[in-house]
This record gives sequence, C-alpha cells and structure tokens, in this order.
Amino acid sequence: MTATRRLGAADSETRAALLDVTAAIMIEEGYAAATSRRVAARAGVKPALVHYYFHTMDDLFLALFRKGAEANLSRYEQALAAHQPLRVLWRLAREPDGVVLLAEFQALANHRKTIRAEIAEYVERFRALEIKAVAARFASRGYEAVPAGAVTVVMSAVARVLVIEDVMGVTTGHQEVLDLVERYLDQLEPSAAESGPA
Amino acid sequence: MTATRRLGAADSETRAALLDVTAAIMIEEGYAAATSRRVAARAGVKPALVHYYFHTMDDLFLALFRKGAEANLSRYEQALAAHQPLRVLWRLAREPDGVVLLAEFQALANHRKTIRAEIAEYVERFRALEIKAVAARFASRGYEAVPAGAVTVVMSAVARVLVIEDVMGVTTGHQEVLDLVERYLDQLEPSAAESGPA
DNA sequence: GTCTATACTTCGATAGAC
DNA sequence: GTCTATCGAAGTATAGAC
Repeated sequence: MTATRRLGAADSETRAALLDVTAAIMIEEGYAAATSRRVAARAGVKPALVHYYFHTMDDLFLALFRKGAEANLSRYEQALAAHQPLRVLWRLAREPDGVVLLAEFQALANHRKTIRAEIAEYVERFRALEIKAVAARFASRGYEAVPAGAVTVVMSAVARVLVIEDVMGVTTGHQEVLDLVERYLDQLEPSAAESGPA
Repeated sequence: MTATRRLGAADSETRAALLDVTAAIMIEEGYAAATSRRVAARAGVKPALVHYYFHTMDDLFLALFRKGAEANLSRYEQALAAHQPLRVLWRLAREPDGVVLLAEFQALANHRKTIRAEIAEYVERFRALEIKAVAARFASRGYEAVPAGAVTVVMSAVARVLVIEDVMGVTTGHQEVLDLVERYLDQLEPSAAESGPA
C-alpha cells in the first residue's frame, strides 16, 4: 500500500464544493456523468484537485454517500418523532432529490462492490429507524393489529416509485394512489385533530 | 447524415447473441459495464462487429430494450387474462432479472435522452395493460369500490422495491410485507376456490 | 459476416512545480 | 492548496482487407 500520498483536509470548503457538485451532476445526469474532469470543471477547479481530496473516484462517491446518509438519518430521526410519523414519512420519502440520488447510488452499487455493502447497511439502519418510530406511535394509540414494518416498507416503496416515474414522465394511476394513501392516513392519523378523536 | 454504412441483418444469430450478452452484463454489473469491448469479448467476437450490427451503443441499448419490452408486453397480456390477475401480477412483478434490468434502463435513461422517452412510453403502456386486466376482473366480481389503478401501482411498486433490496442484501420488514400482501390476496382472490366463495 | 488496424476522445491517476 | 504536464487504459467509432 502506498499510504504516503497527501490528502486534503475534511473541513475544506473546496472539498465541500466538490461533494455538492458531484451530487448535482448525479441527480441531473446520472452517476456515470460524474467524472473527475466534469466535477472539477463545474466546481471551477482542475481535475487533479479532485484526486487530491479523494484519491479515487470511489472515495468521492463514498464520502458523498456517507455525508448524505448521516444527514438523512438525523433529519428523519427528528422528524419521525413528531405526532404523525406516517404523514412525515410519506412527505419525506417523496423528496425528489433524495429519491433520485439514492437510486443512482443503488445503480452505482451494482458494479462498484466497495460501495455496495455500505449502502446496504445504511438502508437497513434507515429502515429500522422508520419502523421503530411508526411502531412506537402505533403502540401508543393501541393499533396493535397494524403491522408497522409492513406499512412502513409499503409506504416508502410506493413513494419512491411514484417519484422515479414522475421524473420520467409516467403518471398513470398516480392520482388514485395518492387518494388511497390519503384516505389511509386519515384513518390512522386523523388530520384535523391532533392525536385522535378526543 | 451518412446513411450509407452497412448494418447487419435483424435476424442474425450473432446479433441475437450480442443482445443476450448485453442484457447479462447489465444485470450482473450494471449498464456502465456494457461497453462495446466487453460485450464483444463475452460474445466471442471482435468489437467492430458490435458496431456493424448496431452502429452506436445507444442503438444497441434501444434494440435490447425494445426486444424485452415487446416480449414482456405479450407475456403479461396473456398471463393477466388468467383467473387471478393480482396473483399473477404479484408473481411476475417480482422476477429478479426483469426488475433489475428495468432499473438499469431507468438509470440509463437519466443521461441518455434518446432512450428516456421510449422507456416512459413503454412503462405507460405496460401500466395501462395491468390496470385494464385488474379492473376488468374486479368489475366482473363486483368489487366496484376497489380502486384498480391504485392497487396495481402499489403492488408493482412494492414488488419492485422488494427485489431491488433483496439483491442488495436488505430484508428488514420484507416478511411482514409478504404476509400482508398474502392476506390481501386471500381476500380479493381466494386461493383454494377458483373464482370466489360458491 | 468478420477481422485487423487505427483515429480520436475521455477517463483515472500521479509527479512535481508553484 | 492548487496547478501544469503527462501516462496509460479504456471507450466509441470507422475504413478497409479478407
């Protein structure tokens, strides 16, 4: 291992800019378009700098993924502690940038084995966090019969596919799904009143 | 336009082999790994032949997509005419290769604009076909209140995400979802009896 | 129909000057 | 910390021999 080469500081502004630019390119054109040359150009620096901060492109992708994963985990953890976790989940899980970016990372994972395990671990932690929040809320309201894990998985799966299809221009059946989910949410988390029928 | 160059016959065995190999590589390593050199190598021919049959790589990807789309449409059309379209849909929508390949094409569409519109159109046609089959069956059984479009979209969305996650090694909550779907199917399409409680 | 040979482009990565 | 300069590998694509 040639472990001697230099590496830029983790708190560098340039480094942060490179990460931001990489995310933007991945969202707009897909991960294959995020090359060291293009990332550098869009960030207004020279390609060598990318390798100064990240050594390999895989390092760059991993750093970006970790940063986003960390931010997402704490953001979800806070948000899901709210009164209506299912509604929060339904809203957060449909944020276009997040969905598209995760999809790109999953595609990336398909031929960059280094990244695969890390993504899988994150998705598991994320899922566990969601289920825990929903299950806690269900229990506190006496919904013992509702399978929190199933509801959570289904909600995020549906949210994700709707976004992916929307981005692609496919919308058939979407309105019906939105209506159905709305009706379901009204049952489990009544919207007008706060925590149930007083 | 230089429209004079040669192009291989559409019924060639070599051409078919190139398509098969491309699909296999996309499934195993992602679309970015399907380069003219690698496709050729795996098919046992030289890279120039790929361009003889497809001119550009986009042409190759499009040809592959069209072939699969056509096959899938007719296969689903037949299968969905069966007694229990929802069960059929639930089974077909979880075929790993199909799901992974479609996901790769969607990622590909993100930076190959040529392909984007074509995929969107296929997904729409496919969706319409599914909904039609399910709606027809629901109507014939008097399930007027069940929104066929919503159920169809939700089922295929859930199926897809389960497969994607499975491939990645993520399984939290999956069993609960499978149980839930099974219970739901037992309601709408009773399994033992054929077309409902006599 | 298949190959050899080749032109051209883009990419990842490194060494070393400033 | 950033740049110039550069290498080698891999990609797309074409021309032309066989």
